[in-house]
Amino acid sequence: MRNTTITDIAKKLKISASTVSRALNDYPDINEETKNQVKMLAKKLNYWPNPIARSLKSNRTNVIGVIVPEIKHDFFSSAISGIEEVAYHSGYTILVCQSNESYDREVINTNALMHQRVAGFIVSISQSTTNGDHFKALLDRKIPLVFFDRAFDQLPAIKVVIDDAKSSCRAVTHLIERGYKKIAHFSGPIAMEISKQRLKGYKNALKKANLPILNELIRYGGLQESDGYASMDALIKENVIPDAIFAVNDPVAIGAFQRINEAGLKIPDDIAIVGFSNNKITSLIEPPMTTVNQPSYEMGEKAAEILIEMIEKKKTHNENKAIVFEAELVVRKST
Amino acid sequence: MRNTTITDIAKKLKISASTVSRALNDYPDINEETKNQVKMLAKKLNYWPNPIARSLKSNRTNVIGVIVPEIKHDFFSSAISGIEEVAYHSGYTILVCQSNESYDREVINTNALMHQRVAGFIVSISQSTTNGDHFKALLDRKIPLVFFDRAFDQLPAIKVVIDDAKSSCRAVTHLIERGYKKIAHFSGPIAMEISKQRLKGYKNALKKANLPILNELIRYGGLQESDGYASMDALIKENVIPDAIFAVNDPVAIGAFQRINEAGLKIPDDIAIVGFSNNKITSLIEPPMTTVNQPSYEMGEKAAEILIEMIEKKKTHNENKAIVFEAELVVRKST
DNA sequence: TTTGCTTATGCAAACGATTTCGGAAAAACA
DNA sequence: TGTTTTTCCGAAATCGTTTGCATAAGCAAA
Repeated sequence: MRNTTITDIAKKLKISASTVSRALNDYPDINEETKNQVKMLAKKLNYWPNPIARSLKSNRTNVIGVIVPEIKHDFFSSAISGIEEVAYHSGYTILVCQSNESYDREVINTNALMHQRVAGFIVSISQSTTNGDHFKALLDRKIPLVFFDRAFDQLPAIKVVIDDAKSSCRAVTHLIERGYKKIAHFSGPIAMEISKQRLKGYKNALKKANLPILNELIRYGGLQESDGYASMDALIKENVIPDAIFAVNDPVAIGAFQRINEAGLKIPDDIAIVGFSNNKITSLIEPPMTTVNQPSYEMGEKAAEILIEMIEKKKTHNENKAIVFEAELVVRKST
Repeated sequence: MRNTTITDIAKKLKISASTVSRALNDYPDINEETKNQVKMLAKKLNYWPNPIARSLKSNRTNVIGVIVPEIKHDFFSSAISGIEEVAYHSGYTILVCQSNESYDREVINTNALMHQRVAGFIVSISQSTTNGDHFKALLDRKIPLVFFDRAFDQLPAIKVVIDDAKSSCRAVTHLIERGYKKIAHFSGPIAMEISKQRLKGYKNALKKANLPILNELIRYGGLQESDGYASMDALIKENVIPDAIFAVNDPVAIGAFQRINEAGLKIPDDIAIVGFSNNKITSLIEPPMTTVNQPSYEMGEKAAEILIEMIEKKKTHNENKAIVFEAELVVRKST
């Protein structure tokens, strides 16, 4: 079965393809009767304009490119859900790629989607991304770009984020309120904005409570479980045992959690622990872990709304603007 | 900044566009020197063939359409992750839509992707889908289609599923091994394939253990929490108290769980309970619930592998074949 | 009758790549 | 020298739609 084309309709009605095109697009200088004939036949033949042919002329599509580190992570899949929902209601579809935290793959994906002429991008960058040339190429071509959660900060693009510093400060303050005093922080890659902001929040909370900021209690690493495990391991080996830990994210917290268990220490009695992102696993473990919940679905919705507005209003987006969401602390038994 | 085209290269080298095309595609009847010149200039100008122009000629794309009920659900997002991974390594991108369990939206999405000329479809149907005309349209156009998890059974298409009967049998056998003898089953809509299969597994397990199959212990209902609640309520009112329950899915199990709690009965001492699907909530409740975990990521990978093979080998797919995965029992404290 | 204007439509180019057909030039052969 | 074969390349059509320009018909005013 072939798809009906505009020329099929033209032939049947013995008129030209251009007239059919104009009739279907309601051009004013087409006779009403012709228009009706065309539209009726189009409906009868189940005509649907070929979006590929259209795209070739217009050099754009009704597709939004979405690039995230990993689709299956709660936070991202929920955000994608929100993006799709908004996109659907505006007549867009979404092309979804995952970088698997690899810079190279992020670049490849970005280029692939760019060459597929997606109308705009919604991106959360990989952990290993420190160079933003592939995103700059989008801005150069005036392709709308919205970051969410993990933004590439050196570029003038809009980002949808939570207030990492504020939420982190709240999480650490919670620890302080529960009576913990020697609070360690397991940070992420120092180049990453979320690492910086969460570290900042940690320090702010300590300052507000007049607690000392001790460098030996601040550990840098990656964003994986193994990094949290390693940081905790180092503390134990150095015999620097904090009474609480605030981790840059949930995997790191889980890694520390494991090492704490292995050391025979009790959570939360010996050491309390707070993660970040409210990953599923944090509630599965025993004891369930206190963490910060990000409004992922809503952030996805918002990112899509902004992007679509940029696409449709052809707004240039050379402003470094942040849409900031509130994140809520989920208190569980680990504190 | 404009994208380089094949004619840009042709003009610079004072040759024809056709020669450039052939050089880039390594046609044998192009002079080696010409080929090299073309390739070098292409690289220098950062040339990338326009996939839209290609698609217009070939009437196909390197895009796979994925339609699921809800992206953010654990099972589906994990499956999508698996699909994307395989797709990426084969040079495909994925267009993801969610039906939100709405038949209408599933139809709209299917048509939209079909008209966008996706190379193939991977679909898990919505709960409300009873008519398969939109999928039949794909088969008519020889567009490859693979179902996963929830298949539309009346069509000759490949499906990637788990062995519901076998997994159910294993779950019930687990109950028997733990010493439970009066095991009830809360089934789903009798018309649904998963209901039939899971009921079958329940019966098989009882037979193997030489336990009687009692109709009063088999309750039919929907797939929602309220249905599980109602079934449990009925049992209590009839004073038929089982010592264990195997529910058709997690929501039904959760409903029963609530009613059991309200009745002041203890889980697992008075009544044990097993769900199906390993929904997030099953591990959050107290006590955490034993359930059946489906290998979502692997099922996604497999579905993508099959689909891509169909696409590339242009295999017709008029066979109703099932790829069956093993589902694993996740034992928690509710049993 | 000529000129000018409106209305409705067609022609052809364009988007960028691929592909069929064929031809010129060079090489090989008689 | 003449004929055939090979090598290399170009012209043009094609995919389906949009759009600038041309034009025919009809009618009114001069």
